[in-house]
This record gives sequence, structure tokens and C-alpha cells, in this order.
Amino acid sequence: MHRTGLKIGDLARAAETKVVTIRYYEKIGLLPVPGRSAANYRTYDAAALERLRFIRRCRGLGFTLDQIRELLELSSDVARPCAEVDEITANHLADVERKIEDLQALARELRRISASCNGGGTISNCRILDAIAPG
Amino acid sequence: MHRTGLKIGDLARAAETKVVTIRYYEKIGLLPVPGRSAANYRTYDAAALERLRFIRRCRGLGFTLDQIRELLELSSDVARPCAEVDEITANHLADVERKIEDLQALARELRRISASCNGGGTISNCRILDAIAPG
DNA sequence: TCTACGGTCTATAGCAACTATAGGGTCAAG
DNA sequence: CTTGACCCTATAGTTGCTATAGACCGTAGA
Repeated sequence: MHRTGLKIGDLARAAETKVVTIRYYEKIGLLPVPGRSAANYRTYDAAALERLRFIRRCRGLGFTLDQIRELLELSSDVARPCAEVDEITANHLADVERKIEDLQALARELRRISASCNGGGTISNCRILDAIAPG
Repeated sequence: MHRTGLKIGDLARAAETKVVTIRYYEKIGLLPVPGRSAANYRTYDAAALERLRFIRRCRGLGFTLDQIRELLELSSDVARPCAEVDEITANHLADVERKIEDLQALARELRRISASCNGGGTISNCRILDAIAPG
């Protein structure tokens, strides 16, 4: 029955974020202005947490705040014309798919390095650059 | 026979980077100090291009410059003890694998949005946040 | 030859996305 | 009733670029 609402510190812990960062996102309009308690403390709900988690994960994936804003608008603006949505999703999808490929190449190479270490010696022919920066 | 070596502008074009960014990376020690031409122009080789491409791709994937530095050291420090390498690769691998999962969820949702648009109407139940910010 | 232009140089200032600090108010526990 | 952990606003500092100023280099056309 957690009806009480989250304080900013609770939200920060739940989304693995800094308190100041949350206030910063509010300031730039990326998070909606929350309600306030009698003591003038910000109060948040589950929707705010979901939104913040999304923002943080996307930031960790290399999206800019403007790109994230666009993705969030895509999410909320339910009556948006499809031509526009298609354009935006197509662009982001191409971007996302290339990121996945890069990361998979990097993961393969990290696993290879780790495996080649099992003998207990030293790594001798690391191709980590090749993995992700092909000629 | 392209023996001449790349000028900074050539390198920037080849790695889709700004000239100033290259000089910045040199300043902070992420790119080695290059040779100079008679006219005091920086000259680069294929190895520098590979390194720069790696850095730019990793940045696009949300790694910090310090993390990239660590990955690059992993690549060059061929006589490094394996226990240490294992620790570093394991950490980065876990990180990379979570990023891949996040991106795959995001890609699925972007495709779904795009597909649900085919009728030519509007998107009506976007779950883009759910995709990447599960409760 | 000269001169126009595009590229390079150093140095510095500004911007995006945080992050840390100062100075103060709130509140539950001891 | 005070101590400690939290919250508030406001501002300055950090990271990772990016833009600008003012000057030098190099080559192609008049």
C-alpha cells in the first residue's frame, strides 16, 4: 500500500542516480515538476521512477538528452501522425542497431581476452581495437 | 603507396571526428603525440586512425574517456598479469552485456511502434518506457 | 610573382551534462 | 531538545567536447 510517495532521495536510490541530477533534469524540463509535501519536499510516484530509469539507461547507452526527449515524446504523444513517428523511429532504430553490433564485437573480444588468459600467463595478442575499429 | 601520412583534417574525415576533438584527445593523453611535418603540421598513420575510431565508437556507446583509456591499455599492455586483466574484462563485459540487452529491448519496441503504424493512423499504446525501464 | 583560399597552428572561451559545495530548513530518534 | 540524516535553493566546478580569434603554410590561378 505504499501510498505515501517517494522523496527525492528514495527516487535517486531506486534509479541509481544522484539527487542533484534529478533536480537538474527537472530544471531542464526532462522530468515533470513534481508535487510538494507540507515541508516543501518533492514527492514522486512510480511513473516518475519509470521515466527517470529510462533516462538514465538511455544516457548510459550514449543517447543525448535531446534524443531521449524525442524518445519520451514518442512515448507520450499518442496521437502523433505516423509519417513523423516512422521517420523518428527509423533513425533511432538504425542508430540502436549499429550500437548493438559494436557492443557485440566488443563483448566477443573481451571474452576472447578473458579466455586466452586461462593459462594464467599474460595476454599476448590483443585485437581489441580491431574488434570495434575496422579499417 | 600512400606513404605520405595523414594530416589532421584527413584523420578527422576518416574517423568522422572534428579536428579540435583530435587535438583535445592528444592534450589529455588519449592519443599519442604525433610526428610533425616541416611546416609543423601533425602527421598520422593508420594506427592512429584505428585508435581514434575505437575511441569515437566507444564514446558513442556511452563509455567515459577513463573507461576507454582502460580498454586501450588492455589492448597495448601485452605483458599484463592475467588476474588483473580478468578483473577488468569481467567488469567491462558485464557492463557491455547489459547495454546490449537494453538496446535490444529498445530496438524491439521501436520496431513494434513502427509496425503498429502501418495502418496509417496514430500510435495508441506506446510501451517504450517499459521496454527499458522495467519496474 | 602575388594573392586568394583552404588548411594548419596555438590559445582561449563557451556549451552540455552533470557534480560538488555553501548555507539553511525539516523531522524522527534518542 | 538536540543530533543526524534528509530536504531546500543557489552557485561554482568538472568532463568532454566545440567554436572563435589571430596567425602561419601551401598551392593554384591571374
